[in-house]
This record gives sequence, C-alpha cells and structure tokens, in this order.
Amino acid sequence: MTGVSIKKIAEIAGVSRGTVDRALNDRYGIDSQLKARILQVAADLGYRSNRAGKMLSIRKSPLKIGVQMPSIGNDFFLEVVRGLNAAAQEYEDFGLTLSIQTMKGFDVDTQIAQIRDLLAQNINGLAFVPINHPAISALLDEIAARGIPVVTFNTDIAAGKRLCYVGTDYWHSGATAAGVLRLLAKNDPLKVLILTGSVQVLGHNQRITGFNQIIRQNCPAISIVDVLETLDDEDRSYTITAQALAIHPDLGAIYLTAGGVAGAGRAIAECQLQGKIIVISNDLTQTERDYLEQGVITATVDQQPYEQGYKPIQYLFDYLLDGRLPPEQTITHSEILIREHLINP
Amino acid sequence: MTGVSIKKIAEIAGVSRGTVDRALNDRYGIDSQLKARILQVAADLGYRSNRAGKMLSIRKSPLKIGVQMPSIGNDFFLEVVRGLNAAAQEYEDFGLTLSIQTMKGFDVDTQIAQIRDLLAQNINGLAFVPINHPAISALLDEIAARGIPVVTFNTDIAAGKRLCYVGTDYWHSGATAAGVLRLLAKNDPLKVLILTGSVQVLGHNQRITGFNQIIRQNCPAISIVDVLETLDDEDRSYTITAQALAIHPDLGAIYLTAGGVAGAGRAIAECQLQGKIIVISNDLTQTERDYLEQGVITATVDQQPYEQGYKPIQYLFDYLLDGRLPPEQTITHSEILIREHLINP
DNA sequence: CTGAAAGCGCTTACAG
DNA sequence: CTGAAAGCGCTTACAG
Repeated sequence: MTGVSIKKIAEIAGVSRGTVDRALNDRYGIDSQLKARILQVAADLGYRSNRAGKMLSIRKSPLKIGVQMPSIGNDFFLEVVRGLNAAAQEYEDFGLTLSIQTMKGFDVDTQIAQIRDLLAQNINGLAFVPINHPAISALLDEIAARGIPVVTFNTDIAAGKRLCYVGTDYWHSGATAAGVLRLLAKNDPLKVLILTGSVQVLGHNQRITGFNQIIRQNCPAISIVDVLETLDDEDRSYTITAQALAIHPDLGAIYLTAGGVAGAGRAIAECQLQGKIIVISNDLTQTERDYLEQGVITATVDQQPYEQGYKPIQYLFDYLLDGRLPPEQTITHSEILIREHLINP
Repeated sequence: MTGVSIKKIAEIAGVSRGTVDRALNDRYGIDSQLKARILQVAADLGYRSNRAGKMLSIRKSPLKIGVQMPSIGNDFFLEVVRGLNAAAQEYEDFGLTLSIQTMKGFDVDTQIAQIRDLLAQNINGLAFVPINHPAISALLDEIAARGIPVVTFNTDIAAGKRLCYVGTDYWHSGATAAGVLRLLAKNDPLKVLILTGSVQVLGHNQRITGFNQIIRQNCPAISIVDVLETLDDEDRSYTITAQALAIHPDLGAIYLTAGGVAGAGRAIAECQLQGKIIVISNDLTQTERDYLEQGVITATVDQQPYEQGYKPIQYLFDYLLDGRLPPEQTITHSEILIREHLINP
C-alpha cells in the first residue's frame, strides 16, 4: 500500500520522525527500549522504506563509486564502458558520480595503487576487475572492514570479501563453444586445436575445462590435438597458428579461449582455410566482426559486456541507497553469435 | 552539475517556483512574455529536470499503466510476465500500478473490449500485443488523441500511432535460424520443411522471408520442400509432420516458425529421427527445453521475453515522468540456444 | 537521548 | 496571471 511512511510510524508511536529514522537505520543515540517499540510498530504496519524519498534526500550527501579495470588497449571493454556510462547517466540525477581508473593488462601493483587512489577519493563503493592474487584478496578484506561494498565484474576472485560478481561463467562459456562444435561435427572425426591466452589465467583454464568436458562426454570422434598459448599477442598467435596448421594438415577446428584472434585469423586466411576449418572465438570486437563477415570465424561466444558495465553500478547504488542485496552472482549469458547476427544492428 | 534547480531559476528570474513550473511544463495561465523569459533563464543555466524530485512528487497523483496480451495458455508469456512483474515491483515505490488484461489467442473484439476496459480505469499509459487489424489501428489513433502513450510489444502493428515497439525482428529471427542451418549443412544438399503457424500471421511470414533470403543467398544446396501450417495446434502439427516425414524420407531439416513444436517433436521422436534430422524452433518453454535435452530439437532461437515484459513498463514510466522518449524500436536479440545452454541455470 | 525545523527538487491546490 | 505554502518520504544538523 501507499500508506506506510516514517511520518505515519512517528504519529502512531508518538515520537518524532527523526527518532523513527534513528531506530530504522541503526543510528547512534537512541534508547534501546524506544527503538524496539518503534521497530515493532514499523513491522506491524509492514513498513518498507521508499526509494523515491531516499533518492531525493541522498542528494545532500552524494555517492561516489570507484571503477577500476584493465580496459586500455582492450576493445572488449568498449561495450563494458558503454554500459558503465549508461548507468552513470541514469543515476546522475540521484547524485551518483563515477571515478574511473584504467590500466593496460594485469599488474597487481598497478591495480592496488589505482584502488588506493580511489579509496583516497572517499568512494562509497567499488567495482573492479580483480586479479586473482593474495594481495588483492587482502585488499578486499581491508575494504570490506571499512564498510565499503565491492562488486567484481568480468572476472571473479577466489578469496576476499565482495558483495557480488557480475560476469561470465567461464566453464559454461567453454561448454557452449563445445556445444557448437558438437553440432557442427555431427559425429564425424574432427581434430581440434585450442588456442588459449595463458595457462596462468584462471578464466582461460575454466573455458578449456568446460570445453573438454562437453567434448569428452558427447563427442568421442573429436580429439584435441594441442593446447597452445597465444599470451594474447597477435604476432605470437599468428606464428603458432601457422605452425600448427602446417603440422596438422587435417586440422578441423580451432577454439580460441581468449585474445590472439587477429593473428590466428591471419594465419588461417593466408592458408585459404576460411570456411574449411571451424573457428570458434569469444566476444565481439571489430576483429571478430570482420572475421565473421569473411567466414574466417564460424561463431563467437559473447558474454553481454554491456551488462557487465551497467549492473555493477546499479547493484552498488541500490545497496548504498537501500541496503538492497544483489544476487551473489549475476552470470551474463554465453551468447552464440554468427554472421547473420551482424545484419542490421 | 548538481546546481540547477527550479528554485535557482526562480531566484534568478525573480519569480516564484510555481511560476517556473508553469513555464517549464507548458501549463495554462502564464503570461507568454514571462514564460519566454523564464525558459531563457532555464536554457542559459542548462536546466534539466531532476528525476528524483519528480519521482517523489508524482506519488501524489500515482500513475497507472494498462497491459493487454494473449498470454492465456501460452507458455512463452511466462517469462514476459516475469519481466512485467519485476518492473511493477521496481516502480512500485514511485507510485506506479499495473492493470493487466489477458486473453486466449487473438480475437480483435476481445482485444478491443479489454483495452476499453483499461481506458475506463483511467490508465495513464498502455502496453499491449497488438493484432494487426484496422480496428486496432483506429483504436490506437483514438488513444493517441487522448494523449495516452502506447507501447506495442512482442508484435508490432503496421498502422496506428504508438510511442515505440519492444520485441523481436521476425525477419532477423528467420535469418538467424537460416544461419544455423547454413553452418550445419556445410554445402551438402539438404531438404528443409518449414512448419509455420499461420500464413495469416505477419510475423510468421516475416520469419519465413528472412529464412528464405539467407538460404537463397548462401546455400544453393539447400532446398525448401514445403511450407505447412500447424495453426499452432499440436495434433495437427503431429499429423502433418508425420505425413511429411513419410513423403520425404530424405528430409534433412525442419524449421518451425511458431507453435506446434510439441506435436512435431512427437512425430520426429516416433520416427526415431532425433539427432538425425536438424530441427530449429523458436523460444524456450518447457517443451523446447525437454526436446533440446533429448536431442529432438537441435537449436532454438529465443527473443528475450523477459525484456519484452520489463522494457515497455520502463519506457512508459520514463515517458510519463519525464517526457523521455524511448527508441522507436527496441529489437530484442535473436539468441541461438542449444542444449549446453540448459546446464546450470 | 529526543524533538522541531529545514531541506533534497518538483508539483499542487489555494489565495489573491 | 502570479505567489506563498504545503506536501511527496527521508535525512540531517541544530537545540535542548
């Protein structure tokens, strides 16, 4: 019902609205008996705080959310940033402000320094793409102790306190890629090469695990000939792909768990293998678009990058405004994209 | 900036806040010269109205949005309703209320009666799944003349004024299905049967057109042997599928543009053809889930039903609150779903 | 520890 | 046609 406001509770309990606020929001300086009585009245009336009221009054002490991510030189993050900006605009009227720190690649010290910089700016919440390192976990616990909520996105971290994670399920992403291959192979013998980013990166390994598991369970005729590391370097990717194509002239498919798509694609195109070899990649940057158009890539498994930018901000704002708890994990979809998806944006 | 409020404009223009409100919101009873001057001041200051303020004050005259849809007995709408309910809950605090009318199947008179019922309830906005009929278009124009915004969802209408459409692009959905077939066929000869809902339904036809166009352009070896109507009836679908399988023992694929999936699947399973014949359907209800698990359906093309429920409410609320205009079309994604997508919800 | 007042930004009767 | 006041629901100094 529209009815139950702080004002009404105050009237019924026979106290002032300020006191009701103190009771409801666990503020200091209120008699515990009185507090209990007020909370009882609130419960009896079925009181739920109203977001419109909070949104307006919060403008007097505006919220600032810090964002830290390895987006420099990584086109995948273009869509993430779009989501981030859309959220920033959406919540601007409620006084929310974003402070964004970006880095190139994954360096623990840089990540820590940038997060400390954000903390020094007195952020009320943090969204970031964590490196899975003990020092980061420790920092997370420190931030939690300060009462600052943290949302991890795109990649999660094994240890350390955070409010929630928003991003792909890497295992499932690999399983989805395997599913595409399962359908395309149709029980025929097929040799697959896996090009991973780095065996040091948990997400890449999880994709491989998901991929392997589905293949092993369902496709006895498919064999994985090798797993090579591109280290997300295009030149290296080109070289190892070219070599692998030479060594395995009967190679039927390549699964790319990470970067190195441009290099691998170049090697494939030079061997005139587009359309002859199945190529499954991840994400959808201009590189994948071009290769899908040209038939170099058969399909790519995307991960809703826009949501990965938008949702963390939404969740943090809601939590800070309301105490509203987000789902512990928001798994973005593993979307299979093919050439026809590029028609008509 | 945080700075520019109605209060500030009032101070600078030397008038009361009520008068600024009158000028800004085109209300009656304000001197046109004064209005012009106030608008000038607002423009100079870069004034943008604040949503938090509006959200709170709008509670005094709460908004009601009407929804009308053919959801009875149609499992596809379960997810749409989930989106609708989520939006209802999200906007509840801002005083928004939903009034929902549902019908079974498509009957113009019923649709008109239900919409008139909603209008009689003094709704401020309407979201509905229109039947593409002149009488509905006429009603739409009548509603527009009353100043009530309308959002169509799931299916659009050719004529009649509406604020925007939220839903699938049927042509693109068919093209996506064809893309899946293009990949699975690999230039081998393949005979395809199309099972459509009804040739009377525009969306079904558009799916066929998109499908045909992609096949014709890219797959000279694929031929369409027939287009049959299931009329969304499972028994009929079973019968015609069984007949078609008998007539075309070399049939390689079936594309279902609409309902009748359960019946077709039954015929396929009875002929032991699961996994041997490619079957592409649309949407993801329990029927498609089961058949994907069993290998009766190869892939299904989904259309983000949750968004089709959520977004119309969001757009209508934003428009009514703010005058904010939504995109003229919000095309929900044609998502290719396969068995592996069902792992681990 | 508690209350009365003012304010976040916008709107709406009510006077004049 | 215009202004002054009150209100939407919540929070925050400021008194006491």
